[in-house]
Amino acid sequence: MNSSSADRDADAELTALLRARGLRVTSPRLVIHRQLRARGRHVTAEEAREAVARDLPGISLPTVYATLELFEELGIVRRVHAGRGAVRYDPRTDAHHHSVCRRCGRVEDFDGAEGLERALLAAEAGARRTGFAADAAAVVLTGLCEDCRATEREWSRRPRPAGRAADR
Amino acid sequence: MNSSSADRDADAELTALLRARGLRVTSPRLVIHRQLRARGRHVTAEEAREAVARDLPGISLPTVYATLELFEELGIVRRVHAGRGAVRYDPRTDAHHHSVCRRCGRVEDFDGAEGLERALLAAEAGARRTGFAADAAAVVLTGLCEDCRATEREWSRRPRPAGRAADR
DNA sequence: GTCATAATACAAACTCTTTGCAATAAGGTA
DNA sequence: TACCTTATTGCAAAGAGTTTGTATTATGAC
Repeated sequence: MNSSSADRDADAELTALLRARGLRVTSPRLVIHRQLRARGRHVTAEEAREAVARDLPGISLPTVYATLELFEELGIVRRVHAGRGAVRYDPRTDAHHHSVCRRCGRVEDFDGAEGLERALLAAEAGARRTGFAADAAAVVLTGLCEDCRATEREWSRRPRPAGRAADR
Repeated sequence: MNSSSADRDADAELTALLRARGLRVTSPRLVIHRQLRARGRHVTAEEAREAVARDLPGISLPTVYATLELFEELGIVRRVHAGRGAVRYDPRTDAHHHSVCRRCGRVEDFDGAEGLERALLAAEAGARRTGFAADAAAVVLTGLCEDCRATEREWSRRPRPAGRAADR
């Protein structure tokens, strides 16, 4: 298994969380947890399974989904709906948000400017006054990433085939 | 067809937009546009089809998707990814955001506090400095709507079956 | 070691969305 | 108005992502 001390710390932390709720400590849970921490990056369920495949070759996708959902409840990961494509699970739990390239779908983190978190808290407070009890606020920026911006000119010049769905 | 003058205005506006881009003015486009305006509310593709069914009983879902995607490009609707479930298309194009109930999935609008839009613009500017050219910022609040909050206590007391996916 | 059952794997279903292709109809031209 | 080109549409089917049903495995209590 090749455990580093950081791994063992992460294991202990997860074990404590699971035990506290009367849940079992299993290999999928430990290994997925380790991989999430190793990556430190929002991943899709499929990516998580690939990351885990070396340690647990036979792990099933439903188990990955169940585990990630459990982690979300435990507060270990945040679910990120980033535009098109699969849902992401983000092991970063500190205040940050995401940008999504509408061309290639790439998702990146960005740290909110100092005023943003304050404004979001105000928004949550405002919503609470209308009856909605918000417990999280997510910001998603949509646009073009650096790479896709480079090829933007070509795309916008394409004669539009206007087929099924305009273009894209 | 029973056109009101508001309908005709909306028709004329859409017609101008389409013509300006060399696109054709078709019944699905006109009718979906009218229904979106009549509802004034983010709808799913399926909801849009239902709303349009009286005027165009045979309309297909692929056409609805294509039309909504076209409208997005024309700036008539905004695509809203609101957590679980289908994508919504929002005919409101002014600055506002959305709250999603994580129990029942209900999506509601909320108007950003005065400082929020400013903070989002600052965030976009910050992202641009890292190479990401943002052209839109969406805020999604997650929490419990008024109705679901009323039954919250019962839910949290449920003995957790801990089956497939913890609970929910 | 034994036992109850939580957690898993596997297969299949399900929802939402997109694609391929033949038929239709918008709108320019004669 | 009739004709012609091709953008749009409908239909059927495929595809991506996620969830559910059920038999099996293995955790953790005794």
